Amino acid sequence: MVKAENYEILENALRDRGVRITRQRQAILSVLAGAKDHPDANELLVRASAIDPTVSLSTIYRTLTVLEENGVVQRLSFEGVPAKFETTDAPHHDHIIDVDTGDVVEFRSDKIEKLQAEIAAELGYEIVHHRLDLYARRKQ
Amino acid sequence: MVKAENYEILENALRDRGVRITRQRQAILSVLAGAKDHPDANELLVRASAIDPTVSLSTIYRTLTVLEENGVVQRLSFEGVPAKFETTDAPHHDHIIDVDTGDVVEFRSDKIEKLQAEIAAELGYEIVHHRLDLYARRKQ
DNA sequence: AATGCACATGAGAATGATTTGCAAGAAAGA
DNA sequence: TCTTTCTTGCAAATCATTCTCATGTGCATT
Repeated sequence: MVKAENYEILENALRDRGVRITRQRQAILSVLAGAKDHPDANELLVRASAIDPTVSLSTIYRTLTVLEENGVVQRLSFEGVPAKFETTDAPHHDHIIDVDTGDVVEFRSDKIEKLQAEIAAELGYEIVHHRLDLYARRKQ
Repeated sequence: MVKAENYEILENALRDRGVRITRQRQAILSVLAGAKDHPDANELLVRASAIDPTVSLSTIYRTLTVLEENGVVQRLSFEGVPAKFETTDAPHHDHIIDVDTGDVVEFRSDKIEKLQAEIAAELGYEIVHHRLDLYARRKQ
């Protein structure tokens, strides 16, 4: 199993938090750590099965919940499609979803982040987290 | 049936677009026109049934799709909960969701809208629609 | 006001993503 | 190694939403 550089960091973070590291969780975590895209549960099943054929879809879902609760993974719930997942080791960013292909592009804007905080503050709120999704179409 | 002031406007907009106005659609539309909150499909069934007991959940969903396609209603797909709906007679706005109470507050920022368009354009995209949700907590 | 027909409806079955119950299996600290 | 507690696979259950199909109904046209 070829593990991405950040795999060890993630696994140790989980161990420190008392999360049991099973064969199945290793397979799933290593797929996530190495993924350059945003796989959904089914895609994760396919990729993780290649490493450990015993992983089932239930375990994919249960593991994703555990990883999310422990801050290692983020769930991306876009409209009308199964949830996609990514590790949280990359800096914060938002997403553009290509409405024709379903492709997801990441971007980041400090200006927007700042404006959001200002607006929330004006209304007496403090942002816990946010989601900014741009559903867009390739030009011309 | 007590209709909100904007009901007529919405119904006429639909007629102009060749959409048939049925008893059930009148009931649903009048509920939406009068709603000050963001009801989901089940809540709409309850409220519309009080006006016309023949409306079914299938028709609620079908009608919402038609209303959305005709630009009269907007679907709000928040995470982990059934979709909520609102009429689009109010100008465009985004939402702050109070993570403690579930309350939804509306806000609008032209600056953010503009930045979004700029970012998308830079990456070669044209925004079809977007979703900006601030999950926040009341200060102190 | 009557007619025709394309479109809308209700009831319930189907779908698709996600979750859960349960019996068997496996981490990991002692 | 032993024991406790958590995980797993499988299949069945859920939940929001969509679809099928036989029947009903807007509404443009007589």
